[in-house]
This record gives sequence, structure tokens and C-alpha cells, in this order.
Amino acid sequence: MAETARQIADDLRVRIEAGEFPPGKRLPGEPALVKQYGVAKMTANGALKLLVNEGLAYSKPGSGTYVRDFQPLRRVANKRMARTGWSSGQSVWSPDLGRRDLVVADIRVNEVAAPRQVARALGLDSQDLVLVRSRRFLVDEKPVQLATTYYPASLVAGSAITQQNTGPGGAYARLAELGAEPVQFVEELRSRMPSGTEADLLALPAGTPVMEICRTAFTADGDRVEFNQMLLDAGSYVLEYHFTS
Amino acid sequence: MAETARQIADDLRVRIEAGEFPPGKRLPGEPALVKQYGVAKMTANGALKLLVNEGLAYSKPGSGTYVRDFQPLRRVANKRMARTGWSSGQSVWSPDLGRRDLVVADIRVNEVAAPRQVARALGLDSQDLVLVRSRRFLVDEKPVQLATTYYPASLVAGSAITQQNTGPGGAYARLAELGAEPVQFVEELRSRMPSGTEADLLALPAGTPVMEICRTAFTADGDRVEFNQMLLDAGSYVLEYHFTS
DNA sequence: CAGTGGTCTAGACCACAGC
DNA sequence: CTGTGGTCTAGACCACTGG
Repeated sequence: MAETARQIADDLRVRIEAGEFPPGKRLPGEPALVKQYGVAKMTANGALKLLVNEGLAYSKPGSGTYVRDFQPLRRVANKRMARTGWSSGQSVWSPDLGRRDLVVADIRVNEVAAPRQVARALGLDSQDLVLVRSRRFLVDEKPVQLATTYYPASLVAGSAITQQNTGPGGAYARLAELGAEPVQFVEELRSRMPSGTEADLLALPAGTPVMEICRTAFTADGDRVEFNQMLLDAGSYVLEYHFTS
Repeated sequence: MAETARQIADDLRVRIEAGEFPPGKRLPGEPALVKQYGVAKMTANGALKLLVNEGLAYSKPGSGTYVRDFQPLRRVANKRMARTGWSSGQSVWSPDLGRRDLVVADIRVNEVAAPRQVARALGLDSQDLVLVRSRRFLVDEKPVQLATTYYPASLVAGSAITQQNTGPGGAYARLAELGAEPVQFVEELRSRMPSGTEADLLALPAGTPVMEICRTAFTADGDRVEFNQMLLDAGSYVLEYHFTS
């Protein structure tokens, strides 16, 4: 009686966390909330929308509102260091991750003048040409990551990096053949809410942030040979970094 | 004329990105939108709420809705590696960050039985005691980070780590004196929307995600001596990682 | 087909800002 | 004090789901 949308949402949140509504379970619908709490339909809708915007639930129009479940992928930035023995600690999240396939789709390759940000990252002039490879990664048909990679065009001209299929070992193997093997990396990472376009491309439910990663790759000589801009569905990923200090 | 909330928000977003409304500028208010687009007040409110939930704007009740501006801090996980010459590439975001002071507040120290997650991370039994240090970091009076650090109680008993002030060089210097200097680290990172409590503690505007970092610290022998759980205001931080592979 | 979530309207009341 | 954002109501229409 005379509850507010926020209070109804709080109530439901408590019951979700208490396990009354396990992941995947349908929450009480708008008509039920209207009857139970004696509020208007719009208020009930607002309460559910709060939960959705918090990323706790998602709604299927015409069907219901359901508790979300998380099964994030684990992205280990530096695999080689991670393999050394000392880092054998247990994972904090998603320790029992089944191995799921990462499918690459929508590969596009073209050559453009270096955008400002890219030129600065790679140490180029803004008139210099860069090779752009963009692609989309899917897991179980669901997009989880957009990636756009830039290479100095003069460096990779004629190599398989300019093809859709970069060949065995991928782009890094080709760079190594060109005498420009990347061995050192810097990643800059932000998190924010997605734009509408980004939300569409990643098929993001409301209430899901994205993680934006800008990775610069260096050769042993300190030359910058790759700039990779990634956009991850934050609900689909746990990132892992290993380092010494 | 019969615009929907989403369309109005799209319109405003375009104009924001075009520079018509620079950061800090007040957006057209609800009454203005009602008149301009011929919609109901609730629709105008919904349009502005969309922008707020995207993190593009914030509203000051009684005053107006304003375009947000970002001035993130830069957190470099491994400072030592970052100092080496090869990583001298330009920063992608916030290149001209002024040096702002990170103030520590609300330090609480106590001893409890290890929570499950902590026990697993530190390789302890759940009956083992851990020393818990929790604190809040502020920049310009605004909270930007919550941190809770756990140490095996038997390791740090009697040291200054059990005090509010850990002394010169901080906790790591004390660990080094105990023969347990942390030199290797694993960080696991997630991003998600905050709970209501977390949003309050960090004074987060709506539409701001948090980044959750779990860091485990190892000695050269591979012993785990610290577990640090951090919660960052995503709008206030850019993270930077350096590594080889 | 009935039930669901999504959205809009028109009007109302409140708390707060800032003059 | 007036103007602002925040929220609620009661009723309406739509598109979609699922039996």
C-alpha cells in the first residue's frame, strides 16, 4: 500500500539476493505488483526498470521479467606470465568456467589515414596510412567483443595481415616474419555505459556497461607496431592481469 | 510533435556530441521539452533520465540537468615496469591530467574469520583469522575508491599493519620487514552497475558503473600474503597495465 | 486468443534551488 | 516566491509472447 517504485525494487532485490528468485526465474509481473502493492501500472513498470538498469534482471516483452545470470569469460592479458607456477592462486570469479568457443565474425579490412588517437598511439603523422582490421567476437551466437586493430600501412603492406585470413599463428606471427614481433604491451582500460550503437552491436541488455581497452604493442626495440581498440560486454568478461613490481 | 522519449534523447545526444552543449552546460529543462516537442512532462522527464542513465548527463533537482564532464585519474598497476623506456607511448585518454591528491579516509582495522572468497584467494582455511583493513579514497572531497585488504592474521600480528597508520613506506614496507615482501601480483577485474549501497558510499551519479578489482600479492617464494578488493568509480579512473608476453 | 511489458498522456503533489 | 526535477496516478494504446 502506497509503496514507491524504489521501495518495491528494494524489496525484490532483497528477495533475489536471498535466493527466492534464482537466475533465470521469472519475477512477479506488473499486474501482480499492481495488485500486491496497490500502485499504478507505471510505478510497477518503474520498479522493474530499476532492476533492469542495475543489471540484475532483463525483460522479455510479452513474456516477463527475469533474473539475470552471469557466466563471464576469462580474458588473461598476458598468458605467458600466467603460466608460471607462482600464480597458481584460485580464481576469484567464475572458477569453473567451461571452455566456450570464441567465434570471429564480420571481419573488415581497409586502409585509411590514421585517426588522431591512432596516430598518437603509434607515433605516426596524421597523413600516414594505417591498415584497419575490425571484427566482432561471438560466443554461443552472442556478440561479446568488438575489436579494431591498426597497423602502420607501410609495415604490413603485402603481408597476410592485409587479408581477411591472416594465416597460421595470426597477425603476430606475420609481424614476427616481418622482423617486428610484438613482445611488450600497454593496455589502457576504461568502463562506461555504451552508446546506443554500441549497445546494438553487442546486443547488450540495459544496465550493462562496456569495458574499453586500448592496447599498444611494442617490439623489443621499442617500436610501436600495433594499436588495438577493444569494446567488451562487461557482463561477459572477467579480465586478468599478471605482473611484477 | 509526437516525438517519443527515445527520439528526444537521441536528438539531445547528437547535439551534445556536436558541441552545442559542452560539459557542464545546462540542457533544456522539462518544461522546454514539453513545449518544443509537444509531449507530456513525464515523457520529457523520461528523455532526460535516459541521458542520465547513459552517464552523459546528471541532474540537480530544483536546478536543471547538465552535461557531465570526465577527468579520470590514471591508475598504473605496475609502476616499475611503466618507468622503463620502451613504454613511452602517448596516453590515449586524459593525457593532460593535473596531479590531484588522493586522500585516505574512514580507515577501519579489525580481525575476523576469513570469508570464503578471501580464504580461497590466500590459501587459508575458513577458520583462519585475517586482518581486515578497509578504507575510502577521496579526490577533491569526492570518493573515488573503496578498498578492503586482507592479511593472514598470523603473519602481520604485532606489526604496524594492525595500526591505522602503517608507517613510512606503508604496508608493503612492513611486509618486507617481516620477510614477506610482495613482488608479484595477479589482478582480476570486473565491471558492473553498483548496488544502492555502493552508489551511496561512492556518491555515484546514476549511469556510472563500478570496476571491481581483486588483487592477490605473492612473495618471491610464491606465498600469498595479501588480498585486496577494490571498488572504483568507473567514471573517475583509467587503468593502465604494462606487461610482456 | 488473453496476458505481458513498453510507452504515452494529463494532471497532481512534493522537495529543493536560487533569486 | 517561482521554477525546477522527481515521482505517482489512472487510463489508454501498441507489439509481442505463448498456449
